[in-house]
Amino acid sequence: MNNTENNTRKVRVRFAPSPTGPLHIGGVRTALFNYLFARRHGGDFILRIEDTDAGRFVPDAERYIIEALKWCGIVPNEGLTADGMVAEIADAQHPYAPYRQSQRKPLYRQYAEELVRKGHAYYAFDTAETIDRYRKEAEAEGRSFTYNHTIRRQMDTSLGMPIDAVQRRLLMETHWVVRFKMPEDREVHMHDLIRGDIMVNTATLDDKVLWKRADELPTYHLANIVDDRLMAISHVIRGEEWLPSLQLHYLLYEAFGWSESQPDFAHLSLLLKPDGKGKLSKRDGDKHGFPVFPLRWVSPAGDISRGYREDGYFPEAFVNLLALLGWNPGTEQEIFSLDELAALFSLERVVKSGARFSPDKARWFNQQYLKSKSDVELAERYRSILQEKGVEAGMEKIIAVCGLIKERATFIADFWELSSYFFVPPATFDAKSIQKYWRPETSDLLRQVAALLAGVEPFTKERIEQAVHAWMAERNIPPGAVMNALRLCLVGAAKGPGIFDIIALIGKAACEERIKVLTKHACEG
RNA sequence: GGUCUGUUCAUCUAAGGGUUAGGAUUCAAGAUUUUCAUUCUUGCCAUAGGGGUUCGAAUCCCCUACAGACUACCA
Repeated sequence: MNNTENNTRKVRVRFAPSPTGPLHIGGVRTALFNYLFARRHGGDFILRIEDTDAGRFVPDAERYIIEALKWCGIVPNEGLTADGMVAEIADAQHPYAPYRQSQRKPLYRQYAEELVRKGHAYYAFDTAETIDRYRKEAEAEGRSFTYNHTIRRQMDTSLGMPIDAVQRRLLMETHWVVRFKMPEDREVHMHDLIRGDIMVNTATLDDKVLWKRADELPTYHLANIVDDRLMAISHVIRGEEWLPSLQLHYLLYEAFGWSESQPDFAHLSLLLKPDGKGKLSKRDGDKHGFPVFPLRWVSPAGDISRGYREDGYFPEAFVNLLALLGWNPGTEQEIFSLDELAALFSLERVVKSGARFSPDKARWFNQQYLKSKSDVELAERYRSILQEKGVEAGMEKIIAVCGLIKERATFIADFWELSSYFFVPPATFDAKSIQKYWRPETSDLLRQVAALLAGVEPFTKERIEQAVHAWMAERNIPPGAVMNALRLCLVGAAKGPGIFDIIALIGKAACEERIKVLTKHACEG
């Protein structure tokens, strides 16, 4: 079966997370690539919740996933209702509802039974204890236990059991499962859109459980194949951790007789831990000094994990950096809007090898986006921070300040640190700078500057600059003797935008006051 | 252990048999900014190792090493 690029169906891809916790950035990237692929091909991007593991279900996880996608601008066009809930009732917009597998529960059993009827699966009645015993025995002998053709006949299964006995046990017992009858020795030839051809022999594979009587739920493999089929999924784009399951999925499609219309597959490389070992995991939390989650997450146990949103990242920057982790357009462009990405994305340019996340590059991306924002937009956000600090300031001034400092910041959260002196007098003065710039005559000169400023009218940057330069020229004062010390008075450190911008913005009275404070301070030693 | 996947500067990556192996981030130096940041310039730094195939290999093949994933009645 050839399913490379000749897939001419309407593109329909799905993101199918399991609500067992917050989505980490690897999951967001998988969602993003699915979304971009769908948009690139004018297809559908579907959200499906794979909650077939009742034991690991985490109550707030589904809401978190939806909110995270929304924050990123990755909006499914199927699976979510207008008010952002998982669609439960079928309508024109959501023809395959419900999109939560737990609510599709009654649907799967017939598919499991169909496979048994066709001879591709069987019932297994073994208790967990029995299997555990076999496993321990195997381990004791230094080999691994595989539930497959080598042991199948010794186990308590419907294979070779009289039909009426099977029927009776099916009715009487509540802990049996349906297992796939993995062929003993078959080469399965597969194709992956990113990795090319892959071949595996079935000999070492096991008879995977497909459906469990105990909770009447399918396992991932069955649910996934059935729902992808039912929802007419054309391409499965998922993480590399699924690659070892691909042959089972091929075999399942074949067993159902669906091979001709099975989706194309693309397995994305994993996102690696920044410090070398292993794939990035949810449990990494913020141990590495940067978030691994898009949004802040509070676990049921009360543990808090940082999120990109709360850390001050712009969603555009976050999406941009994620897109470039494992994909590139082949040009040297690095800054992309979501629309640009959607226009350019292709699976052929997805890299095969795992990518390590770089906190430095993440910061750089955010800085790029911060610089490109308008002063007004930044000022609106900065105003709420100022309000928290108890600072009253007019919008005009905040906008002007943002214009002056945005090139010096990586996050909006840096703004206060970079510009508090525009609003309140410096609380401390940098000792090193004082040592470097303060001379015996400095106080006297600064008092003259203060007097000079008092006479400048109107108090604009241009007029101030003009007046100060004229004064220095007239008295033959070298700029170095006064400018840095003046900055020290006003800012408290040797940093910040142009001195005349600062003077004009903080105003005549504040300048005078701050010069007085430091010159007095200096006189006292 | 077994199966599968991968391996180009510290990091993300480009180069789909022929380039001094390119770009970005980080780092370092210089210029600009009488400050800081930005910006600009320059620099440092890579084809895991070994065999083939070929006139020619980062690119194709084999072996080795290393890394990762998977190996649940989890997804």
